[in-house]
Amino acid sequence: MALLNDGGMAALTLRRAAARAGVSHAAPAWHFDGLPGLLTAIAARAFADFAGRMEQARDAAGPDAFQRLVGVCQGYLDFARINHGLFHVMFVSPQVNRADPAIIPQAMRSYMLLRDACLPFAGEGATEDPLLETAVWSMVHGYATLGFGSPGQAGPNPQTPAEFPELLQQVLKGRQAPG
Amino acid sequence: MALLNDGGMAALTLRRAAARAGVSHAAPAWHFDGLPGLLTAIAARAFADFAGRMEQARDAAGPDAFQRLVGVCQGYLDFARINHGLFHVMFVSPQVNRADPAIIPQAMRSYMLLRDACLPFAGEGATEDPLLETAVWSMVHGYATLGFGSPGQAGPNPQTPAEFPELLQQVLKGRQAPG
DNA sequence: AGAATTGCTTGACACTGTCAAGTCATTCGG
DNA sequence: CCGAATGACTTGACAGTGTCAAGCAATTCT
Repeated sequence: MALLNDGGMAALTLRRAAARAGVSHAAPAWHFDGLPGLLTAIAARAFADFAGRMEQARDAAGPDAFQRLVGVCQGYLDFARINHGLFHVMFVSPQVNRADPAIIPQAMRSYMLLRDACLPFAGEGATEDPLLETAVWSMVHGYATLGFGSPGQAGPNPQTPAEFPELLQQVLKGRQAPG
Repeated sequence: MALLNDGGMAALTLRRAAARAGVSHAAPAWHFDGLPGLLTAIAARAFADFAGRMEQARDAAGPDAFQRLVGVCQGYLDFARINHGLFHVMFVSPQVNRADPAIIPQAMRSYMLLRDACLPFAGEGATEDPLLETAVWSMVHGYATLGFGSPGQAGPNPQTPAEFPELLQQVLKGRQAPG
């Protein structure tokens, strides 16, 4: 994960990880059952950190429902910005097995966080609102991948997460949290 | 591009491209100035196809402003679904130089398509609405990357682009096209 | 005590991008 | 019309990659 963090995806190789751990070049391949296994293990840890960060940002946002949703999204965007390599492993790399039992619970936990933060804006007494969840999840994910990708990219290229709450209001327009 | 299309990112190598073209293994590296150059050239072509598809879907959608925006987005999503490899090169691969003069005009054209389709929903007489553009662009991009990534992924995992217009309405709520 | 399993190490293989040097046809200058 | 120079490669090599078979020492089980 350290390699990934300060050298990007290209810096993470089995052999470098082995060198860093002071073991033989083939040890990681055996331990993690190949590169896909290593990436899958990393993704599992990353999802846990990801959920943790969103939880923390939400709890620091106070009691207001909108502010809590903003917090979750800010946690999402901050994670993507700071841990670009991990974010790539989690959502992009075709080598990770996202059905792995080590990943599923953490990924579920992440999604449930967003889902619960959306709940106050669902219909009266509703226990879910798939449309709203998908809209918010898509928007925050798209914003993260567009804004924090390589520079020089066309499109809105939003580099100031400060504007995100306004985007969120765009989606929540006409909905109100109770209280 | 054919290699990319039916073998994914991993199938596209300079040497395989050379073999397919019937030239020596180092010819593509010379011609495109290395792998990043090849990927950049591919991205430029891909952006042109991308814009073309969105244009076509928009024009086939009739005169209604909302239907035209839906068309552009469907073009976007269809392209991402069908040309997964190209989509990855265009938006994800860190090796392409997205400031390349061959890419910029096509990427701009793509963004302008979406921007123009959003225009009828901006304020009366406005010539742009950055917030709306960013919201729609983020949402469609997030929807594409979440929904058409590897299967088994957590999250909404929307595989039916038919529901996208409803998401769009979510964002346009309260706005109306003139006429 | 002997056997099996675990957790590696060593060595090899095929494949990758890159680069220096060579080759050969075309084009250009005098 | 001939020599030089440029363009478009080819050939050969190199370091680095993931993967796999074989080996090997320590631990665990019977």
